[in-house]
Amino acid sequence: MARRYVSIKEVAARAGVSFQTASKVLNGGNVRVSAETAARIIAVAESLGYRPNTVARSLVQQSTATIGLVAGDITDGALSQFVVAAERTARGHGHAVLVGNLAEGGEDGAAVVQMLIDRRVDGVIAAAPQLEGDLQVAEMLRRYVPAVSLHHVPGGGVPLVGSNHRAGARTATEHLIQLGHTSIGTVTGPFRRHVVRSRLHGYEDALRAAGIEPDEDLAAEADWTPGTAAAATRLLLERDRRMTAIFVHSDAMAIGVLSALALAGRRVPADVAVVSCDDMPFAPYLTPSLSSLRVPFGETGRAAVELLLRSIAGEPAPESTVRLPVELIVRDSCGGRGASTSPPYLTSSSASPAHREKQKEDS
Amino acid sequence: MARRYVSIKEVAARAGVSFQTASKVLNGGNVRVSAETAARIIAVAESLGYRPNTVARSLVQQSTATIGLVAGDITDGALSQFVVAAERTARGHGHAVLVGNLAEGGEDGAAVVQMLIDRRVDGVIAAAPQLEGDLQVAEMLRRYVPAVSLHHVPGGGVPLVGSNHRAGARTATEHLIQLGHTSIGTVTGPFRRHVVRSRLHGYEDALRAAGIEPDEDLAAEADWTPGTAAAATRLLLERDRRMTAIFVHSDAMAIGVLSALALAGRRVPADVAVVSCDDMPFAPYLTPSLSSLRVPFGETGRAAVELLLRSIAGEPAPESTVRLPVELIVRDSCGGRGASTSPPYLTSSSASPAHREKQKEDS
DNA sequence: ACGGTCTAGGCGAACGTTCGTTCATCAGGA
DNA sequence: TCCTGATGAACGAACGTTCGCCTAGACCGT
Repeated sequence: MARRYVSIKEVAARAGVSFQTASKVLNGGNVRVSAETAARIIAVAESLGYRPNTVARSLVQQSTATIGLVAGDITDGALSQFVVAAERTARGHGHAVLVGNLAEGGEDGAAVVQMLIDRRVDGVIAAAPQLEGDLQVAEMLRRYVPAVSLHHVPGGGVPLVGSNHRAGARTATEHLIQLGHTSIGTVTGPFRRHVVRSRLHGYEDALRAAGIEPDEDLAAEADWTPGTAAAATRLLLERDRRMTAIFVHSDAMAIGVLSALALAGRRVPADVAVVSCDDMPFAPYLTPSLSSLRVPFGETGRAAVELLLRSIAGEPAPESTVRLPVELIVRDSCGGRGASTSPPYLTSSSASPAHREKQKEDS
Repeated sequence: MARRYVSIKEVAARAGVSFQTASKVLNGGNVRVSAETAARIIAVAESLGYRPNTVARSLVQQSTATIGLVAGDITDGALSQFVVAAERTARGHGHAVLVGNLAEGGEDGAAVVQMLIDRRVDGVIAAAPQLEGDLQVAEMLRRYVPAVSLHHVPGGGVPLVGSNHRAGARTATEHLIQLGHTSIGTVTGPFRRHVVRSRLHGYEDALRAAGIEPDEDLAAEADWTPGTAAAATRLLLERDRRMTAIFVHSDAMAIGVLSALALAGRRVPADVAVVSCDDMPFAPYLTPSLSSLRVPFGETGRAAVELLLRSIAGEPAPESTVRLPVELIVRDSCGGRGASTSPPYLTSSSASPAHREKQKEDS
């Protein structure tokens, strides 16, 4: 247990120079020091295991090289992909990431942001739809620290990064329409969420473009969990027996939707076609394999951090939302690949798994 | 854009006292200052929006009230549950959490830990099985900073927190045996992982206790992804047509296993019973609903942080691993609830979904 | 009138850096 | 010989705190 940090003064003393000189050699840039002296200092530093104290450095430089990340539910695969990518890019740029996970409802949003500000993070990334309506948090992000947000911030003033959910939803719905469906339901996230409304708009756009008038009864709200999604599905089935397709707002919910359909004796895609959003890694392996909109969470995380770092560096933020493209991945659950009218497990749907498998951390 | 922090000196000046006195009032404990003076200082501080600079505080106190978390794949639901709980507990104790997400293979382990140490975190939590064999990281955790680990650390010296995977696997396997299965396969994580070996031992314990000699051919390795798990399942099916049950090492992999079984025309649980590990939120909603060992990831995160904080405070660490209990949740996939010989979606398996649904952050 | 004891608050130092300025030495040119 | 300019390195100040010791004055008892 060494557990004591060696300071630059000790290095300097052992090298026979002033600590400031050592500082210049070790951490500063190009300074006028003789080659031998520099070499000596470096040698001593190495032998002593010197590591600059970033805390002290932060104090004088008035910058911590740290960004704060206030996160909603990381447990959600989508957000976690975002977070991982964000942290890695930040680290790639020499920045560390301080995270705060909100309580379930996000009621501690202001406290979390305050804690990040108190720790003098150089900027904050907000990735928590729960905070969409939080005026206090919005004000903090606007005034006290450079910020980038993944979700809508009331009052604006904070650059946004995200995907074009409206376009994505439209694409998904159009695909179902092309397959001949005319009674298309949707299982959504909470209506009050921006993403959800965008997707509903995209869904309606597609329907109207095809001359189908959207029916309120065909939209059922859930809360992103499989359980509520299953309940929403049952509701849809009760309301309209003729419904032959469902557009689901997340893969996790799609699991619940598939479950409810199975329990109701509806075959997928023969009786009901399903398209979802997120394209989580498990999507190809559900039964039937799940068609889904691929949302570039990793890309988004990277983009958010890069935007934030530029903003910290003083570059003006873009006035409009940075939008990343989504892409529809067609698999069996929508029947768009010409598979199955028979139950999926009797189909030798060769193409479904195995492709695009991410070689995972082999933990 | 205010974006300039007010220091205690400004507060003190406006209140007409020395900054040290202001410090005592605002941040120190019980000091001898008259009530009026104190009130005045506090009033000024509030009106100016003073917030103590934690960076400066850290410098003098030689403690950052921050813990580092080196994480393997957060994208994995299990780990993310752990991380969220850990961060929340840490925050509850006034500590912030700095995260570092390893690269896929964990090859940047030392770099990540070094980065945390450079930032002078008070302690480190290692939650990355990829690092199990990393001697360099092990040495760092042992010498430079108080640490707690979720995974085995070569050479020891770092307190461990985790679940009793061997006992859990034994329980799961015993359950399958009780249901009458005698040819029980297993789809595992990478063999070189400690957890995996523990679970294999538990699995073999149960078999031997029932007088069944474990068969190497019945253990197929995967890498925690549904894709490799599906492949492993196909392998098992080829090797032994009589196999009637599979013990899977994670719910994510179970998705792949179910997929492969469906494609092979085997019904679950009628032809093959499946029990898995993790009990992720989606487990009740797979078709059929998945029996799984509930592993207390949240509890583990909390325990890890509490142990670490005690260790930081100077308490001696426990010499043995802190072990949290796992619990078998029986659902339809193992047939242990007396459900279905018919395909699951024809069964009105009423009990499966809806119970124990965590009301999720309604993001 | 004098010493002692509180009380309220001041003050210096330290934490480990960075940054800009100053200083000493030396060589070369006039 | 003296001045000039490099060159190499030292030095002081500052960043915003905490911590412990010091002190001015008030009050008290004798």
